[in-house]
Amino acid sequence: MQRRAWSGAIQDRSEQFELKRQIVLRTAARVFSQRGFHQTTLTDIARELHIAKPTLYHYFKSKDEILLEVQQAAIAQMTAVELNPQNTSLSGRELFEAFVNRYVTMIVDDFGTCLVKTGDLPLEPVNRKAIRKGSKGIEMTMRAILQRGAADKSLAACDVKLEAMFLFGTLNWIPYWYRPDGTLSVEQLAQKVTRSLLARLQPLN
Amino acid sequence: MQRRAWSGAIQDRSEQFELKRQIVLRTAARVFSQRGFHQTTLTDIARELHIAKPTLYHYFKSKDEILLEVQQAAIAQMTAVELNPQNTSLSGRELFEAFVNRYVTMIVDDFGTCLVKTGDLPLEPVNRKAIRKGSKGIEMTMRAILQRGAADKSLAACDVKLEAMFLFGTLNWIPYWYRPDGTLSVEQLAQKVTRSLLARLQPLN
Amino acid sequence: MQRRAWSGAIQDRSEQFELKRQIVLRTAARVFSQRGFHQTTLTDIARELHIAKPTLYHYFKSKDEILLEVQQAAIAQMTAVELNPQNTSLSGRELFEAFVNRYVTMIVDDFGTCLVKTGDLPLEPVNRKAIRKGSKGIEMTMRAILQRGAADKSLAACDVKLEAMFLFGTLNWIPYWYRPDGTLSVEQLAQKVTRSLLARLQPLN
Amino acid sequence: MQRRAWSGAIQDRSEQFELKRQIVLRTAARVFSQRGFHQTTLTDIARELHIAKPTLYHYFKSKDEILLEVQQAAIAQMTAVELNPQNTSLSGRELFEAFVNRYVTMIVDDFGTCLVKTGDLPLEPVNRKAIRKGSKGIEMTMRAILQRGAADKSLAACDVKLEAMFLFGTLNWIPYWYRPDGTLSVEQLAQKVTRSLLARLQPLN
DNA sequence: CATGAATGAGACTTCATTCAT
DNA sequence: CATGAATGAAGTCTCATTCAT
Repeated sequence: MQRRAWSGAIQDRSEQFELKRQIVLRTAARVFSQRGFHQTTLTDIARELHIAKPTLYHYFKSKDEILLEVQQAAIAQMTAVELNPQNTSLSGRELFEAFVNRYVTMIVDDFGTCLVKTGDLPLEPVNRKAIRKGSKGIEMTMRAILQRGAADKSLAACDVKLEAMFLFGTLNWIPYWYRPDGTLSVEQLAQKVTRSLLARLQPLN
Repeated sequence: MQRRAWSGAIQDRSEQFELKRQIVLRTAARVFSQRGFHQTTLTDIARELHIAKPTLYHYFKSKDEILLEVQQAAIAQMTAVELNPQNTSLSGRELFEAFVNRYVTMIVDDFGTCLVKTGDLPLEPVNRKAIRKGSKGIEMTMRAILQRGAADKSLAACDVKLEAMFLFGTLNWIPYWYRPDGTLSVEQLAQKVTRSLLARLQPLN
Repeated sequence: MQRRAWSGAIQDRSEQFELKRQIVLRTAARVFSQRGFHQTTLTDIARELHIAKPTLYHYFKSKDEILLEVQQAAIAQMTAVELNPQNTSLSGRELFEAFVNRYVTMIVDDFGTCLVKTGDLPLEPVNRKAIRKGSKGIEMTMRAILQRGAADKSLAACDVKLEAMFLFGTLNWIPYWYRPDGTLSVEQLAQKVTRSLLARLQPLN
Repeated sequence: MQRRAWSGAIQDRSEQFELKRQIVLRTAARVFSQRGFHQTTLTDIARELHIAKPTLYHYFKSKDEILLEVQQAAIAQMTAVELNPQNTSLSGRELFEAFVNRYVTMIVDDFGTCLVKTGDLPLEPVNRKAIRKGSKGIEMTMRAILQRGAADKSLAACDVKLEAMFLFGTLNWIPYWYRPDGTLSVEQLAQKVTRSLLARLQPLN
């Protein structure tokens, strides 16, 4: 007996198209992350979805576009305005905690994981530039948080640019080793990461 | 005027073969890191070396083998016996400093960078397993160091497994942003990373 | 505001089907002529008609059938019984003038143009044969006219088979360069062609 | 027993590449003319040459490039400087005879036939433009010849632009019906065409 | 009637790899 | 050793056509 196409995820009627598009996206993100972009063929993705290969072209016009949208979705998720230091009265430390918590949640998600593990090398230069710009934005947010923390003494002063890269290293590396289905829940992980990263940023009182 | 094949690096006579092999390896590592493994064709590598594509097959029997040897070289460089806690009388903290210094040096090298950025997904399962085993070994060394540090109180106690992953994240992420030709020298970088990472591992006196 | 589907050409009620069929045919003929049969997709034709692609299958059972009917229509238009030398008392020269006039009119029409420019290569062998038979018929008419003209001395004697090909060359080439929306009207063109072709067939008095 | 690859046409050594390229070109031209460009697959061409499909990519970088070069070769053959009225002291009539003779020879050749029958629609716009420019040049030569003929009274005066199109019609249509392996030789054909076309251009004494 | 969705067949093209010189 | 030539395998993408509503 064959499993239902689309994994039976379609219930409604008029939103089906967008819904299916999202399912393709998420499935592709997962498979890309597991096997790598170039090792993944459209046949792989189609098989996973129990549909025929050309059907993918109803929803996306190329393999590259699929990857692009996955990564755009990841960037969008991570670009949370409410964490922007300029829009809040939270302390630097509180902002940092919120940011890391959120970031961890996103990075272990299919989209975030695909963004980190696949990277933007397969994209066309113009799209690559767009993704990099988005990533840079997130990086700037982190820098701003560190600066705010240094200013309000809730975090230690540091070389903001460098420290941001160090922190993102720890965060972005998570998809390479963390298994969401293991004993450590995402929430626990986020908490542990937050604590560990904060240790380095403890202000000298 | 055309640049010499092999970039004029061959002077001796009998060691030429091994020498050329190394040059191929290093060149491949660099190009793989820049463009990605699958985006790099053997033609690309051959062009870079000013040789013809089939010539590569005198030195390696497949593209996969090239990648495998690059990664093996990287692992070998990183697996430094003298840093194994069991063979030394250094404190955990001193070991940690030495390890990080060494690791940073290697990770910004062509081989180390290729190991991290290309990953082992393109390898055949059997070779992948070998590389993973090597990486695991390095990870275990780190864990041992952390444990030694906790034992001798030169480092803070922590969840060793998790903390190791956090630390490797910061370290492995370096190739994704660090430019060796920039203003920050490798030595300076290593020093800064060490200091930052040690901050989190500061023992509570 | 979007143009009406079927371009608002349907008014009556019971003949709609046949009418729509003709509109599809004419539209297809035009697009085939402009872009070439294989460069034209059914989507192109459907878009031009402001209908959906599968709707075309209500009227024709395949792309090939559309082309076949276009070409059959062209052949039918050109096969004018009243110009058959056997059914008339006109002189060869008068017949020739009438034939050329008529032929020019048809060849600049969507159907005639498609017949010439698309050719019968895309058709299935069996249909190709049918079209060729039709074309051959037209050719034989021309030959008969030339013969009649030679007999009644209204036209010069000539190698009838060869001269027919030469004449058809001039006629069939028209769609490749003539623009009906230019300064030269179809009637004027027909007149000029007739005069030029007759020049070669002027009988030596 | 399999026929030799390249049909045994390769004898020399250093010119082999260019030679093979020409053979590919000519074979492709022939097959394109017979089946049509889009009905011809690279597999067809490769089979005809007894080589493997990817081998074609050693000589040409795309199917389009093959067609382009075929048509460029045809144009080049037809663009005969010595027939340019400006470089000669021949009468218009003599020029005309020489031109038609030459043109007939080329149009029945594989390249010329492919130019006429395949057309430039499959080409990229930029290349299409180049081919059209070449064709236009040939057309202008014809016009100049007609003008010269009218001037020196060796040919009748006429609407030069229109008459040129009529003449080219007869000439370009030849590949659609003439079989070089029939009873009529190319030389005979050229002579007959010349005579027929001249009939219309006879000056009134 | 009309159409959005789906698909089988097949085309072009790329590339790691082998062969023959 | 070195390499130009050749190729098998495989991937992306297109499109005429069918299905289900």
